[in-house]
Amino acid sequence: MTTKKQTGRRRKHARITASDVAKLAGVSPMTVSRVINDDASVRDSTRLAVNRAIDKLGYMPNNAARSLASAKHASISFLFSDPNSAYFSAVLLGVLEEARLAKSQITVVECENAAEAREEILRSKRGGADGIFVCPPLADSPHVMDVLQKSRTLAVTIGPPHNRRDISSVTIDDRAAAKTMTDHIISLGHRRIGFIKGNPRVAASALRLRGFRDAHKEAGIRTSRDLIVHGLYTYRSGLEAAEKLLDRDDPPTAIFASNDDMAVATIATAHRKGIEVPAELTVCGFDDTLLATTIWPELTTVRQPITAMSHTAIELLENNIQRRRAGKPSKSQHVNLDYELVIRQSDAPPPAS
Amino acid sequence: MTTKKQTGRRRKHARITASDVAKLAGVSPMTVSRVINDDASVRDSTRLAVNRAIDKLGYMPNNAARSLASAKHASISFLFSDPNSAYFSAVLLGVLEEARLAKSQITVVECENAAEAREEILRSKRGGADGIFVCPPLADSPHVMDVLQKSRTLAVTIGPPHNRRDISSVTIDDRAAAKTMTDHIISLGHRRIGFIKGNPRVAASALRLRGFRDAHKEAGIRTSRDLIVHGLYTYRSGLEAAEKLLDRDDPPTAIFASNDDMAVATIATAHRKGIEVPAELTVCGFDDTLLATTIWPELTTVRQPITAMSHTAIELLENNIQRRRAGKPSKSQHVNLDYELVIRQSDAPPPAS
DNA sequence: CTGAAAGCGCTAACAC
DNA sequence: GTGTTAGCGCTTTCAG
Repeated sequence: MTTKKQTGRRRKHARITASDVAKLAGVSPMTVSRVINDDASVRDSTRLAVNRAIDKLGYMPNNAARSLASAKHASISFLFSDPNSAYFSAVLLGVLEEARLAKSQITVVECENAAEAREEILRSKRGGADGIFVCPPLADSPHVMDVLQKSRTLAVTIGPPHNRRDISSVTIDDRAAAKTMTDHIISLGHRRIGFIKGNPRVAASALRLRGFRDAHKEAGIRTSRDLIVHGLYTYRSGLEAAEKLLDRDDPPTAIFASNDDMAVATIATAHRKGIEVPAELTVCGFDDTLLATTIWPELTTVRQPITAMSHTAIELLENNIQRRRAGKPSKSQHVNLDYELVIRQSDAPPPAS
Repeated sequence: MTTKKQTGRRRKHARITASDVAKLAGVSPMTVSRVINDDASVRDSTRLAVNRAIDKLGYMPNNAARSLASAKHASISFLFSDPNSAYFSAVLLGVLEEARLAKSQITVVECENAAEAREEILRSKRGGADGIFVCPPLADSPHVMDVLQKSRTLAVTIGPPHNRRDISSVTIDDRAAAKTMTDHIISLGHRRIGFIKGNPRVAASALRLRGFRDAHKEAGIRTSRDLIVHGLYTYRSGLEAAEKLLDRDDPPTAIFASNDDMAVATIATAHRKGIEVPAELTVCGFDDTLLATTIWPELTTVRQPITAMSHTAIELLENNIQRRRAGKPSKSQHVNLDYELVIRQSDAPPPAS
């Protein structure tokens, strides 16, 4: 009798593997693989036998082994910096959903600023990330984009377009969208329209303001500098901005806030001052997050297809990851999605004065 | 010359592996492994050489291979049913953060109801999930808990305690917390206190109401049935509840809402009616989500350590997964975390009448 | 429709 | 401190 030398690892507690299932079902492991992957070319009776064995043994496939053998699943880092918004939640959920379908692994990391983002990008790569999803406002930082480019990292952004041709993006036309909303407000008869700006560090903010101005110019209405006030996309900043606007001697008859959070804050402020919305004041938002329908009156807003954008962005990234794995040159892609004006209950013609 | 038979797979496009790095650095792949894992026992000069080779080649480790070889990382399903709350966002972020640190893989799945959750639990197991995190309100469904128990799934919940001894949980004492808050309101001098209930399908709701009652009983104050109104934890439901409370002939001088979202809605409603908070009305919430400090006045609320709870829950799950993998019996654990009264600016003594 | 062989890229265990 | 060997559990490729 030969004594086998014990090298390599010792199996401690038999984990149930595809081989165990195969043995019990009287087939090869390969057939088990076909069954759990819903491969068509398996006879029904065989499939049944395998499934029976799976249930009997309580077999659970090992995902790591599957990924390793098939080399199909991507690992993606999701970098963000501002968790405190309805927009962010929607993006995150969209990304996670798409990742689940493609069995990509998402690592979610908060980066307080561009410097941290830089570290994280490098760490992610060293940690084996195939690509990086950059959520606004990080995507608006030239510094972050530089790091991405220089490190030749596969990446994708969502939000307004950028001019880094080798980083993919999913965009909407913020400027046109803001113009459309403003056109609508003007068509209602409003002439004194207040605007609450978004965080100046976010690229979309300036674009939305431009759209607001475009509409005025086209309609031949002067935009009063005093009616355009500072905001940061937060509820709190919306409270302050609305206060400023409504405390004027000649308050606007409509307020267009750069996002839903601030629009909701504007409604709260108006109510506080005894101003009815929309009878005495029209309030419109931007994004169409869950917030928009959770308040009363429901918000008239610009629908940004956040979920679709997130899905598309992850798809683009996954495509590029596969391309790179196959040795093909990865080409960045840029897709623009349509926004939509969603008219609900927070807008009306101005009160007859 | 012998012709090698081409079996097994053909390497299509040389991916850079630890062996490549090893070759370039003049060491063994094992040493590369030690370096990327920050193993202490590597000479500095060796480490340097390896790192140089890594940078030169742009080497990125393959996570699937690492997981497979080390069998250390867990894959966990995160099941939820109600994405529309500040509480949910906080939980999700907490879970993802902890998972990142432990390199666990999280699959996030929305389940509209208990039936879907059942399917998803089964699907998750078939898909190789090692454990399941159940987020309220799903964790409050007896049906869901049954499925978990019967399928002998490793799982953890957060929220109020449950009596499934084989499913781990991280809890807080909702009843005591609500009592503490109510005690505080009473100590301020309030005697007519309104209460906005939470979603009746959520276990915490009844407990919070009980705590509210406990405090009244102890103080010898009768709780008027009319001051306890229906709510669903949503902003909108808070609007309606507050309306009902404040429209009474004898409105309460304080309102305790079962969560922050409804408390914020209550403040908005009060302001709308020209009622100052806190001068004329005290408003308190529960949870201490980001919302609480994002509004004005900042909310006095019960701080539920959501992040810590999420972290702990994932840790418990990971422990059990390792235990099970090692063949040891997995034992469910139950840890209770402390809540905290956070007094900010939305509470004050009742106005002198 | 099913099986056999090879090996994905890494790390555990042990040897030196 | 570093190398050797075996193998994690699955799927690819090709043969039948």
